[in-house]
Amino acid sequence: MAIKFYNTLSREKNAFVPFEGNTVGLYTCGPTVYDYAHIGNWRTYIFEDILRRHLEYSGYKVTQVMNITDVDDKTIQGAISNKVKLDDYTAKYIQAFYDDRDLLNVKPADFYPRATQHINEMVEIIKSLLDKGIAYKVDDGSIYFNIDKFAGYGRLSHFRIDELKAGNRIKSDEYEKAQVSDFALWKAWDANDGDVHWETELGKGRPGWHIECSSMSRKYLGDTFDIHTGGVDNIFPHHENEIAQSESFTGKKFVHYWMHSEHLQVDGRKMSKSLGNFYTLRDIVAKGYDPMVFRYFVLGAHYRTKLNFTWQAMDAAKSAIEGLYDFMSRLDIHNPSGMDDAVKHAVEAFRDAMDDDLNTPVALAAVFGLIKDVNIHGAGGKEVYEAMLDMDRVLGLKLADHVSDKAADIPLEILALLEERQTARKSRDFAAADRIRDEIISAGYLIEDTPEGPKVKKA
RNA sequence: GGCGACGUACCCAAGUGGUAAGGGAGAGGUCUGCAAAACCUUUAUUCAGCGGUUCGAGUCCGCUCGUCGCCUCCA
Repeated sequence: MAIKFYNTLSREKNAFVPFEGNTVGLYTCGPTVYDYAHIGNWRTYIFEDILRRHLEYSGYKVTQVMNITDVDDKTIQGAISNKVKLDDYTAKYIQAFYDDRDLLNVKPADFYPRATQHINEMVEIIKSLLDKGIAYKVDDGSIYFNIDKFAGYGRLSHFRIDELKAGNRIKSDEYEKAQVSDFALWKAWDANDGDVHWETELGKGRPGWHIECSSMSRKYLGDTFDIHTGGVDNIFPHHENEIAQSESFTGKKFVHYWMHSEHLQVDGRKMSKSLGNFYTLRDIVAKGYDPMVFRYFVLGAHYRTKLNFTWQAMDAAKSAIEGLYDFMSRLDIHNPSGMDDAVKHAVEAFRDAMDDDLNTPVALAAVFGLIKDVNIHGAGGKEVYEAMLDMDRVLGLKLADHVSDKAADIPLEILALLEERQTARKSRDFAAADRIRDEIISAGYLIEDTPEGPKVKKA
């Protein structure tokens, strides 16, 4: 079965065929570093990570670019109100972004271009758009894109320009734009920007938001590339504007496949920084959840459906992933167990699910199907272990960290207590045995009395 | 007002017209000195409601109700 992706542009699932050979250019809209990324941001980044991992799993060579927006209204205001340089202000959040990424086992992109380091590339495109008469400069020096000059405007979001004009709630008298739906390519400096500005051929100012993605994607992936992703809220205006800018500039098709992830909601409402109802990964870790629990939670729903974040749902995810880890810890990773047919079946089901527009819930069901087969059979061996790790190349749930021989991690004094308890049990001194058991439990370990004897693991 | 998505068991969640995956929780059971853990079994004659198309609809069409989103910075 070939890979199929839902393309926002066509509004249907299409077979995925790379533009060139088996290489895939992937541009993923990244963070604006004025604060910690919230878990809704992370849902999207995890989706993009799954996309990239599945492409690689399927044999493609992926070049992933994720921009870092380190200059905009919020970063400038943050720097000013904290009385630090813009770069110093954003540095903290860029580092936090990388830290969280690693905690969530999201693979690093190949490039993390920063807007502030690509001003020249943006100026080049804006100049060209001015020359072509597609962009225009207003009295204060700002430059806008005239959306009437791009015939395909609205193709991605399915908005019509006249509808936008009618429905637009911006007070147009605040702007000098020719029409409210035109968007800024270059913002002339004003006092609110403090010392944040660039002196360029366009004048003194800073770039608009949309142009950074057009210029940086072009620099690292070329005029045309395969996949562009982001959250659904980016469809309009951000991605619509990117198409307009890039295609007006190059005269070529910008992107073949547009993929967008739905929002994570909190208690049934959209989460956003401006609404202030957001959690960060730090909040989740502070509540005692392993970051992998959140990753599992995200994978439990398809990326194009809204997912409602609740602590109850997190607890369910925690139980489920602990079950996976427990299963890993019981596998005999050295000897085969004759489960090759079940393994083959599960991996095929897994692959089919992922090929079908990254259907992670069904892929997880394939994993659980294998677990059930193995449990009924009695025990899992080497081939099961290898299959689990194979599927985890895509899932990224760190299953390898939970394989057997965990006894090595148990402190000697705990093992000694376990020995003492066994002695007490054999002499039928259950009061002493239970006392020792309580001691072991309060030390943070769990005893499992199995037919093969007692085992200890971390609680 | 314009555009759009969604509504599946106690909770989360798949489901491409052919007879409701999976996970969590609950309930039974196996094991155990007891417990815990683990494992097994089990839990929707039904998919918001009402009509329609069809041999057949959770899946297609229409209407109603409800929820959410985009149209403004936003993953």
